Amino acid sequence: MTRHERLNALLELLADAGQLSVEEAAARMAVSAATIRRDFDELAQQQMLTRTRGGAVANSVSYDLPLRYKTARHASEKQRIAAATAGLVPPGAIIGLNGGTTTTEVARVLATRPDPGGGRPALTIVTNALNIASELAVRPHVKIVLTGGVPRPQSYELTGPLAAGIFDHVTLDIAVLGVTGITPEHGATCPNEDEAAVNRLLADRADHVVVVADGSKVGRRDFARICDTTTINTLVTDETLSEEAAAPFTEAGVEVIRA
Amino acid sequence: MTRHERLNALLELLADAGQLSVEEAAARMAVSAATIRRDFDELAQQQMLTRTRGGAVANSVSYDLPLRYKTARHASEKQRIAAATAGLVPPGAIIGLNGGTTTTEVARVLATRPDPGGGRPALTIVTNALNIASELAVRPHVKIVLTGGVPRPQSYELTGPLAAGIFDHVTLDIAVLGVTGITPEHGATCPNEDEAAVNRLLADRADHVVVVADGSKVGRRDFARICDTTTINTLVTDETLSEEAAAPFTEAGVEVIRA
DNA sequence: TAAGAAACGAGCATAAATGAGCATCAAGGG
DNA sequence: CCCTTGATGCTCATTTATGCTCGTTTCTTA
Repeated sequence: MTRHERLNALLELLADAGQLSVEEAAARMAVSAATIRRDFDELAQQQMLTRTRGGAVANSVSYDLPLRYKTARHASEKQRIAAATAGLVPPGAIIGLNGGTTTTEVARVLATRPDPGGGRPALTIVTNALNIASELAVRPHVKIVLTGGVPRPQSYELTGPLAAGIFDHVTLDIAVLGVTGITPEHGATCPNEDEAAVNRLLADRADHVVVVADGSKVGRRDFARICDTTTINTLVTDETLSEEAAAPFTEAGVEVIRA
Repeated sequence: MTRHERLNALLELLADAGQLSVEEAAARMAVSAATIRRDFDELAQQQMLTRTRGGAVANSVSYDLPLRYKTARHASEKQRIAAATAGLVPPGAIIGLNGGTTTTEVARVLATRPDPGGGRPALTIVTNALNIASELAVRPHVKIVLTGGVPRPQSYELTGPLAAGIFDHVTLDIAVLGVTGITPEHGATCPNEDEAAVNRLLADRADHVVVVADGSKVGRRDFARICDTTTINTLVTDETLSEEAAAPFTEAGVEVIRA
């Protein structure tokens, strides 16, 4: 394991547990305690953690553990959802994407799809997700428009009035929203009210609203409401969602796609 | 396999795995480790990857590596320039940064500097550089404000009317501008007129304008003008700039710091 | 409060990685 | 045919990362 990998692994462990002792870290990484101390000192210098006697504590409690676990667990479902969602997007469309692991996967699928030619960008993607913009900035046949704003470390989404301001100036063909919860009664929800506000604007500006959510999120609700079920045109989810659970959405006029 | 093919293959492997060791790359490409090091160095120069001891890591933000440790390379000219520039920034300041390798280095130095405490963000950074925002989003002690706009693949800078619109809403204590050329007659210049326009707004909104440029850029001029020499308060450069070359700037009222 | 234990930092030795310099090789042009 | 140019591989001095030892600091608890 290289030094670089080890430092990242230490941060991972720290994000999970919130704290980490020198001894435990040394055992996990199979290096001496002296090395771990040097690592902790360097990461402390970079403000990534705070040194304590005998160990270190996480500096920002910000890493969304459940999110990351689900990423690993539902990877293939996410990719099938992403592929199905990309299938809804015609060439040349203007598409809005918010942040999240599923929408990032959608962005990857869209970016790698063949260029229909004709000189114009094959696709315009409007997003408030920093990671999506970074990843797609180098793709030549996709035009990226990033909202401004302040990034939340937890999700890499830009929020705030500066993010909202952009939506006075654009319209979208399709908005693809990743959410952490969706129910027939409460509609789409996410954990943060600032993100919800920006996501709502994405939905408002779009002709067609697509919500992507793996089966574990359907029936859950989170703190901040993004939009009502009646606003949603399509829900793309996976086969872990039962027919019965899908029925209320269909009745509310939402097309449900189980990839 | 040509050199060009090999560089692309390296980036491909890196995109897949997120990291790559010199040894493994040498084996896969059937070339010596020395060649791989040269390749990595060149790609690192182009911001396509980040060099680590023993290998390299991909340069894109990803949910798979939510906490990214950045290697602090050692005293190069850029880093001395960056350190000197960071010394000009008082705690709690609101600072504007444009894109470029030197300003990215300034951002790193600012992000790792010790927290003065007191609860408020130690620093607010307003930038149109996607890579700086990505890298600093996880730093808890720095508030990042990103302009909106369309990223240019070459520089990761956001440009266009959406980027410009932000500057109606903010003011800055200090603007730090990386440029590709600066002369006493023509002022600061860069290769792209859209970037120049956004950079000019950064300078306009700031009380104090600092231009960072290594010695090779002083005396050069590029296509698009950012601002006049009279607008510039401070030029931070390195010791490769002769006293004689610095004199015209001093006479024009620019404080020249040779780090 | 004081003794013992744990953690720490500094210094040193070793091994790996690196960068610089040099020789070789292939491609292309006069 | 020879020369130039650029890429590559090799060697060696230097830098960097690591583990160990030892004296010092800090915490625990009697």
